[in-house]
Amino acid sequence: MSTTEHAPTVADDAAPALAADNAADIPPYRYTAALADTIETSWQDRWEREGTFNAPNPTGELSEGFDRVAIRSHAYILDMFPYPSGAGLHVGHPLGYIGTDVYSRYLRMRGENVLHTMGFDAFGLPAEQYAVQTGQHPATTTYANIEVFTQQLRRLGMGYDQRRTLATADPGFYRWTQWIFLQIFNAWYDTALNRARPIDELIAELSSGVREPAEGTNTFQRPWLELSGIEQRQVIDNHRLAYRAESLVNWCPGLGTVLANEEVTADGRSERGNLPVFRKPLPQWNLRITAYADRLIDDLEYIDWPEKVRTMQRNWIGRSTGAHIAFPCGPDSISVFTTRPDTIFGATYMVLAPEHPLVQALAPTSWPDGTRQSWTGSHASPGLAVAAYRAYATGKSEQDRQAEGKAKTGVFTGAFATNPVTGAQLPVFIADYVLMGYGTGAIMAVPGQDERDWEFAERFDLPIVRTVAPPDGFDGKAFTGEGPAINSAIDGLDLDGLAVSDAKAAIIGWLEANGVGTGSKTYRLRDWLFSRQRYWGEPFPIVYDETGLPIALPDSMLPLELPDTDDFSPKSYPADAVDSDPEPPLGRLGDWVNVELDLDPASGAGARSYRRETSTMPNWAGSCWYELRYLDPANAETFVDPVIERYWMGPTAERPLGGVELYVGGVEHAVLHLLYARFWHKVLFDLGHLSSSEPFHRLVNQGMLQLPAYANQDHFYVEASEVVERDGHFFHGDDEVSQEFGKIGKSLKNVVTPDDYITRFGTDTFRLFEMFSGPLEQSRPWDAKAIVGPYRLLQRIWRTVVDEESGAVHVSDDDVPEELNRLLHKTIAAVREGMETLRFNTSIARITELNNAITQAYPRGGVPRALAEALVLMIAPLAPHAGEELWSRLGHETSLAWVAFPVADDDLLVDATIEVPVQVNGKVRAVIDVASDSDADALEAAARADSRVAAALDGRETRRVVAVPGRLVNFVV
RNA sequence: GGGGCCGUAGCCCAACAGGCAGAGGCACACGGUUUAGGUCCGUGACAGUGAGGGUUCGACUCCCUCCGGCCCCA
Repeated sequence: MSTTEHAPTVADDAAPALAADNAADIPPYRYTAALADTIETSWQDRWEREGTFNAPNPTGELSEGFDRVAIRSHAYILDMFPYPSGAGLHVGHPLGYIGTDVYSRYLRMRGENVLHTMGFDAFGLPAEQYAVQTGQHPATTTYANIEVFTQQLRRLGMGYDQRRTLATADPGFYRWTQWIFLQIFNAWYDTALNRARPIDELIAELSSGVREPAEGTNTFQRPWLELSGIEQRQVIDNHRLAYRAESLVNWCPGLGTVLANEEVTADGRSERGNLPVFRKPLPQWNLRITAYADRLIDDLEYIDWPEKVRTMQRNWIGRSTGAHIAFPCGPDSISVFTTRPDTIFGATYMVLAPEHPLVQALAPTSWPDGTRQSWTGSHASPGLAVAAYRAYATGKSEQDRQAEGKAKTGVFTGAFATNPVTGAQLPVFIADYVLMGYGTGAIMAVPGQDERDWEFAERFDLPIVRTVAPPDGFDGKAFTGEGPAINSAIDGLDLDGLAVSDAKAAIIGWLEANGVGTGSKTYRLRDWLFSRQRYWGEPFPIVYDETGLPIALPDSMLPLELPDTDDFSPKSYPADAVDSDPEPPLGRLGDWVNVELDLDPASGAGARSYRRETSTMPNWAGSCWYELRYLDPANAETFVDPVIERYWMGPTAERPLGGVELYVGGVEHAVLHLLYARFWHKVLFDLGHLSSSEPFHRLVNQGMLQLPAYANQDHFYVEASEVVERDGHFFHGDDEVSQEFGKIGKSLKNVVTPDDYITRFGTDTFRLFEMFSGPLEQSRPWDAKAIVGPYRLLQRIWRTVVDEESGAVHVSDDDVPEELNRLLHKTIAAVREGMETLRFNTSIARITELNNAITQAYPRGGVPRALAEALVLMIAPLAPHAGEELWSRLGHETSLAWVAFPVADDDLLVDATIEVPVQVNGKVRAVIDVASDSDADALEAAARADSRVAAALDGRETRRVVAVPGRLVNFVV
């Protein structure tokens, strides 16, 4: 039978290993999965027992052993910590974790004090939903899952400082999450100093009269000093970085909670659960992240992140520079906001939203002479036309009004406004494509540079003036791209030739100087909606008194523990229940909500009645600062000792704003988590708690593993592990199915866990395989068949040190031969390079190459010890258990984790002679051996002396000779 | 629709700052070991870099257009 059955399953992938293990004649001391398992368990025990990866702090509880590392430089390597979901880890999770572990182990061997640990993002919707599904308390399931994850991570051989692990749901952790929230609550943003300051300083300045309340914060129309106590509290509350506001929020009845804008998809559904979301006005907590918009953009310049992620953050914040400009119109003035003030010379008409309050006042009683019929909507007077159009527009939704490609409608108001720059008279229209809710509800229409304005101008036969020169060959209509300004000059103002951004700056300067406009920046970013009507989150350390205004709990009352209850499910509604209201689970706990507290015993005022906040914080809260708590996890006095924070995260020449040396995680957190965490970090920096102003200096996004998934003819996915391959076709039972590669997950039914592979091949093989198949940052298909490659590599390295028949170490004390020594040092240099650039695949390739050379030179043992030991040390960060075991068998009593990584001898990296290709007209004609330090003249002479080259040149005149020392010679004839 | 990333042997991937397209692995073929299969050891074949154009003495690498895949935004 030529039919081969191939099932792409774990069991099948493991077949070679099982066969090897089961075969009667395999040598007794071969490196097999069974041996690997013994070694791995034993070393994991020993590392744990000896605290091998404990990173001493410079001070405090974890400072034991710091003397030993005080002279070392130090590095803080961080992973995005996982949600401990019920499903456990799949093979995609560990990619980044293994990468940081290898890098951390390498850095430690290179001579640094390395902090690398792991914790759990334990609060939030995923954990709660899992708990609700299983009917168990979220704490029960969460901590059970954490235990599973911990065991899986241990089995992966992670070199974590286990003293530093944490879970955001631990009261000892969220005590400080609550404390940080109160720091934010008790702070305001001083726009003059461009930093957050304690709220007490604001109160003092207001009371002493040196400061007025910020614009928009005092709604009482009376000076601060004349306000009542309650009114003053409200004004203060309006300044806070954490504030309550009744605003349009995203209410998701199906989830029973409100969501941040970031958690709502473009088509108005919840990112988690894909349920409908409705805009609804509700009082909610917000964090004033918009105060930091400029710094969150500007500081991106100083951190080492993928350009892609920085661009995503910039776009999310969406800063645009524009101007408010006043257009006189009779006795009134129409204020417009535009992001393109540079195009004002091209403004040929104006448009107000139909609902704009000025519309009625502007419209004259009769049409001006010469008004075109098409502008009037066939109405007898402007008043009638406006009224009719307003009635028409009212019946349409915002989306309909904004829809692209829709024929533009509108009507002339009969009024004219004056372009404040050119003095031109501009007809004023109303049209539904301008919305009252955006900007000022009025625009200056510039058809030359705006597509919608162009359509409207064509429809109503309005003039079009280009003020930005399109590129040659541009045959479109409106031109919205970059180009030099044209047609934009009057006496005292000449924009012509300027690029858009320069033209903007120039016109804003002119507008401000002439008192007709002001430059302003706008942002897409909105304040962060921070409360959730859920159970499984941090309670707000906030109570309300009889005024309904919020009061912070004193520090002595933290943590405010999440009350225990069986009734933790959110009250959710049918997904389309628009008129429902959120009902937080904590609100049902009357005894907890209504309390008698003495918030300030020192005052002697005694206890009073309060009502607690019943919302909880969103699941992002803990991940906004967990990297700081790892530094000083047990500190009961403060969230992190400043000395310790400065040591691990403080600014340096390489990291001007400080932050962790390396942060690895998925690109899906490019906007939300990374933006929120930066925001909290900056608040804490402003308030003087941190020396670093950015949390994560270098960011790397690990790639995504794509696993085979199989769909049947009806396009339903079938369980990948049940699919069988026959003659190049795939079958699920008797049905032929088609193979594709996709993101690991339940929906594709292609989840594969690391545990199966570890059982079949061992952890070290699994680690090597994950690191070997490609660069850390690259997404790639997971082709499990290839895992035997790394397995064989470890067997061969093992055999280099250990005799498979006797189990004895069979290295020699011989010197390393010249050739092999050169190869060794070239390998060391290349392996280091790969480690430092996180391209572990190249390091592994070079180690393999070296071991192949060793195997050939010493087929029956006797490898010089120096060579064997260097080999073991180089593989150790990647395959730490095998590395430790071989190191130990080579006679070393202590762990190699702190042993110096091999150093390349530069003198051995260059060979005495090198091969250099000789080209004639770009085609290789010969390869010559020359001294490696030959200069261009020597190269050319040597090339000409070669008979093949001479024949190829054949007396022809060389027009040019390109000789690059160390590279090549090229004759151009 | 806008922006970004990526296309190199059958497959995963290398190739410093433009300089001989190949480091490593999988799969395959052949030879050795073996009673045999497997294991193990060794040897080998396979691409001209998605397509087209440009710059250059020389392009996987830089520029332009197109095709295909993925991601982000709308």
